Amino acid sequence: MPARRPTLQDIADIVGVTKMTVSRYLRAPDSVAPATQAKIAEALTSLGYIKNRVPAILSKSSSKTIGIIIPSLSNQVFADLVQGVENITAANGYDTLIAHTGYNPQTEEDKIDMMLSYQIDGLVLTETQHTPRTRQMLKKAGIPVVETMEVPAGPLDMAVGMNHEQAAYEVVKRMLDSGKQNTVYLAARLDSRTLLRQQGYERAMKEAGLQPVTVSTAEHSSFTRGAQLMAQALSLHPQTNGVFCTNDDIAIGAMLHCRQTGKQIPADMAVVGYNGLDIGGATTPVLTSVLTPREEMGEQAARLLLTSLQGEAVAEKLITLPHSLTAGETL
Amino acid sequence: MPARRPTLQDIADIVGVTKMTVSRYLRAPDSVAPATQAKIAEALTSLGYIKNRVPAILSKSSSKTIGIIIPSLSNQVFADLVQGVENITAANGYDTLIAHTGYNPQTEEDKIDMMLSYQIDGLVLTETQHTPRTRQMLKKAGIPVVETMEVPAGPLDMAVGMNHEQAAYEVVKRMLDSGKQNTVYLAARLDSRTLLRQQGYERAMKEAGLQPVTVSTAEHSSFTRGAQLMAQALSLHPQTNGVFCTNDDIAIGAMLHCRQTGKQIPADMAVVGYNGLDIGGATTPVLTSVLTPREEMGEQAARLLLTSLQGEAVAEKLITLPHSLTAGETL
DNA sequence: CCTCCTCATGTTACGTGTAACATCACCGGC
DNA sequence: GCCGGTGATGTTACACGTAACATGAGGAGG
Repeated sequence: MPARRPTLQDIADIVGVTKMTVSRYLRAPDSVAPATQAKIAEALTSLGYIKNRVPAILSKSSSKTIGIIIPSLSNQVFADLVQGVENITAANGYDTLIAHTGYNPQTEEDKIDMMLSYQIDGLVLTETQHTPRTRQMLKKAGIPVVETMEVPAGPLDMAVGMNHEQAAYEVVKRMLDSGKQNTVYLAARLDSRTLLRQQGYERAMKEAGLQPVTVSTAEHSSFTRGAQLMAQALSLHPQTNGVFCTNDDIAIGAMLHCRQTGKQIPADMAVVGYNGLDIGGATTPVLTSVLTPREEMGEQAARLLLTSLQGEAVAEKLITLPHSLTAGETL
Repeated sequence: MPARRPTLQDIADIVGVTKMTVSRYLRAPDSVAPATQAKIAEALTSLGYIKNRVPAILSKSSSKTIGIIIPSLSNQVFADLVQGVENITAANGYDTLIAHTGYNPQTEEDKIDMMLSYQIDGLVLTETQHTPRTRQMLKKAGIPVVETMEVPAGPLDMAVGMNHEQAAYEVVKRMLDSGKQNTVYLAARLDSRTLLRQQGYERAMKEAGLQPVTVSTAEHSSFTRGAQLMAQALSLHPQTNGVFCTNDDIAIGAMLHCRQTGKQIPADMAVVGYNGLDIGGATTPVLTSVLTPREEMGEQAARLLLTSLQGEAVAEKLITLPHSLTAGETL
């Protein structure tokens, strides 16, 4: 293992200036004399200086870094959200740190604790359920926080989301209007969004005087699980002629099961997904799905953070973005 | 926005001790007198103290944190790797920071720069192609680094991977042995692993005296893309009776295309994927795929890092893990 | 009752980049 | 030739938790 990594003092010693001059060069090269610039540049590369933001974080207690907490690393939905956030933060000189929780509020607390101990300047969350200590920490930390995906009843600070209950209500209503009176809701791993969709589904069903039926599993959603849920729905309610699925993975699993059992989509069975991922566009027929504006939510969330970090007041702390339906063929 | 967040000194002032005593309490409660413990505990909760590791990082230049750089946030392959790493690091009191590069070496450099500026103690990489400055920085940083997924010819430090060329060779050989002489390789976005698989494919083909044919796209892989590649392969080489796909997304897209065009799998067309993701288990017939030990690679990588961080010499710096084939029905 | 040990706590110094202020050389203008 | 100004660089202090060493009180043992 080589000697410790070079510091500004090491560079300064070689050049024959103080580390302050080197620091100035790094932040604004033209603020030092041209001859000095050249010598510093050479010393920096010859020693292979690596910048160290820890001292600056310590003394300014700011890090030009935004934390992003997502539940899952392998879900396209959250990847899109991160992309949206980074579109904005990167353009404004902010770095991002990402952590994932596995949908566990306790893990969320731990990850937030870690990020706060790194003195992040702002935080983007993707869940609205938090432990009491999470709430207390974020209050004390005094940094701007944006909750995304949905707009919580009791927001921590700011929020950018969409109305999942209403979106579900609207699409289920459309299913009922097209004659799919025996529509079942297929749900997986219950997070708060799954429940909101269920509420929307139930509102539409009850409004039409129908009995809501939810078939769910506590497991992670996947194609396999979707196929199982579809089979389960059919065995419990053979008259089922439509399924509203809590996400596209489940929907595609359901479609696969229908194909295996010879059911025509959408004639025998309407299938509607949620999120409008790329996957749905590759199926035959093309999956109809509720399109969620994930990247835009990330961008809006980042804008709120940056506005807040610039010391400006944020006019609208709670933003609800519109949803729409993909041009699919399964409804 | 409230006053700045509390420091140890604030707690100490309330309790009437020095911040050193509070620091001791936080690191080992029993090292302070019971009466003091109680008072400190109360002051900590009443002020809502949030721990701050920045000063410790500065003075010890160690952060008990491991960085993980992955190309994509939405690929199950890398999520599994991260899971493996965290299985081991979490159990040993290390935190992890995650960044993604979008398969861009320049972004990788930037993210590594950021992580080094946070004084991470170790780094897990998932690519083997790096910019010159990345190589120089990591050399100067003096921290242990593990490259994963494949074992590079010129490793930065340590590596845990598998032999993609050999895995591809073996499975293509098996395809040829089962009579699929007109097997085509379907590739997407060319990363180094895609190329290694191509080399294995070509070795098997040439060894059998056959002409290798690769159909590829520079785009991101997806189901849609897989279907397109399959169509393209068939239009260029109508006699194609097998496709070796660079990943499972492409393979499933290929299967969807075959189903649409009425080709029987595997009778008319053998389809073999790569990675052995859950998706493949939900298709009918079940996709045959090369199973890559991703979580185990992550665990092994983390173990190498920890061993190295404990100052012990690492016996085997380069580890190649075995691969296998899923029990599929498409070959 | 003195010595020595233990336990609890205090004191000092440290790491590294940067804001704020200080210094100093040099130049133009009058 | 003096003054004010400008541009380059230096000096000082600071952020905050913790290692290392110091102190001091109290107790046990002889």
